[in-house]
Amino acid sequence: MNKINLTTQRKAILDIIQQSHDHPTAAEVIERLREQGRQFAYGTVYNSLRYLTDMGLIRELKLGEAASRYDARTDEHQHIVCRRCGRVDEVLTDIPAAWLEAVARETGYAIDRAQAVVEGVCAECRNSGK
Amino acid sequence: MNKINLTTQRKAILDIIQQSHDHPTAAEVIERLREQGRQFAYGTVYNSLRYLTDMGLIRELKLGEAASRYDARTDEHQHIVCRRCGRVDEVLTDIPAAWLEAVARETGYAIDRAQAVVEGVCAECRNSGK
DNA sequence: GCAATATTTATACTAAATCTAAATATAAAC
DNA sequence: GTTTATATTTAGATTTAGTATAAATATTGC
Ligand SMILES: [Mn+2]
Ligand SMILES: [Mn+2]
Ligand SMILES: [Zn+2]
Ligand SMILES: [Zn+2]
Repeated sequence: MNKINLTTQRKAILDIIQQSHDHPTAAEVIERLREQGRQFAYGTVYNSLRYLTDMGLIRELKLGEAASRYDARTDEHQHIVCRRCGRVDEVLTDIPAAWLEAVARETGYAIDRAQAVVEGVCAECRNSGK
Repeated sequence: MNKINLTTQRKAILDIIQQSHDHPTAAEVIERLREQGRQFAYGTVYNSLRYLTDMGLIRELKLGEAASRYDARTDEHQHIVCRRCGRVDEVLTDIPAAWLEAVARETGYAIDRAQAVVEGVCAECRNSGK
């Protein structure tokens, strides 16, 4: 039962992630810190993001882009990425348990979890550019 | 209808991907080329992998690990990764279309495709380690 | 064969993230 | 409340995966 140690830096970074709903990257977190007039060492931001992830306060998302994104929503959910504008939205409809069971049968694996990245065009992009 | 130009290098790399069933990374491709006594420039391997991917002869997989993996199987399918030994196996059971439809309704996106990475422990690892 | 085009090569460079060791800050012991 | 121990931050070097560049080589069209 390790107590969570929220330093000034970690708290500031956690706040940004919790106030952001667009799954920011580490670079975007640094940018938003700077907008607030704060500036921490490069490594501190990465260390803090890892710490907060390890403590279960945030989640790291690897969606196949170059950089990881971070999410204050820690409950199991999936993501959808717009092919046009790059935005990342939540997918709260659960992956069907029956599919995971079928995959377990097919592969012989004991399944822990599944991550889905859906790709498409968001409503906004569809409306604007024909 | 662009003709595919398979140079010596591209052919050798394609052969390795087609003969491998473990979804090798670029580094592993280089390693296997060396085992065959062949050695191409670093950049040539990356260029060739990109070319073969663009031509649709192979697929690039971004499974959330640091490095991309490559797959000679180009039909739509998913992957499962062993948490213990790191092996990557095929998942041929399709993601349910009903789930994708539910996601489209939920998000308002026009969905192009979905990639799932399932994580678990493979049969072999389960048998060996307790 | 000779010019035009494409590919390979070696090398430099980039982006994301980690590692290192010194400097600070925080907590525990006297 | 000073001293000692532990944890964290910092700046900078390092790593890893991959891309960009420009010269050298190979291939194709005439
Ligand atoms: Mn999310
Ligand atoms: Mn595959
Ligand atoms: Zn969009
Ligand atoms: Zn395994």
